[in-house]
Amino acid sequence: MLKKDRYKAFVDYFSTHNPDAETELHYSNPFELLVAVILSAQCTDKRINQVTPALFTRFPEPESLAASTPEEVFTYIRSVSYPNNKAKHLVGMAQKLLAEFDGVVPEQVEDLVKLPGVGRKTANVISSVVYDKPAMAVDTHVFRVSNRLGLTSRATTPLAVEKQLVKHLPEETIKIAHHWLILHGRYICLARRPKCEICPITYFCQYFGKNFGKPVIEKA
DNA sequence: ATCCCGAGGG
DNA sequence: CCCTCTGGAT
Repeated sequence: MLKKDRYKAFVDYFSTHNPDAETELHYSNPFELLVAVILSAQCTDKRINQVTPALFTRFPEPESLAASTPEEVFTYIRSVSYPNNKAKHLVGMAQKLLAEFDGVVPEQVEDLVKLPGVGRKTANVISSVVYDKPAMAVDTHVFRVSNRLGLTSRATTPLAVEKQLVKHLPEETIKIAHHWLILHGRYICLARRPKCEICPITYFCQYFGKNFGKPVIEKA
């Protein structure tokens, strides 16, 4: 199957079956989403959603977070991965947000990555979800699923996957395709044991074609 | 033992 | 490129 046809099959399937895909992180404004995405590194969204209600009540805007300390923030996020690093990042992020961006979550990826705790993946999420830009955030799911499906080939870094996806996807689908790949990776195309037996898109999946798509030899 | 919507530093 | 951070689920 040609890559072009694989992309078409991918967009056709998900635009029909999941036209409203969106993040599972709970938030009510750009600042909260930024905090939630910073916390989400190497952690499940489900766990993030368990700590953010109390966190957002105590720190509803950048001012209160900037005036706090990593030690206090730590007490709210101790159950997520890397709580020490993230507590430090969150306070630093809020301080820089106030000092350099007037407390407003910036729109451009180049500005977002200047904030502590914000790398390219987080910056792309904010740019895409908050500001509706055609940015492709490549996390562990997007990276794995893109390579398995065959949307990317020989992509060994997240940046390479990002560039290939942005190049081949119709621009208006880039934003939602991120969520399609995430959700597919989270619930079906699992890292350790992909659930190919219940996967609805094996008909255009390169991984399935290579591993399970061989013609079955009927026993006599 | 490996993975979860990674980032920072060497 | 590598390493560290380092909680909870499977």
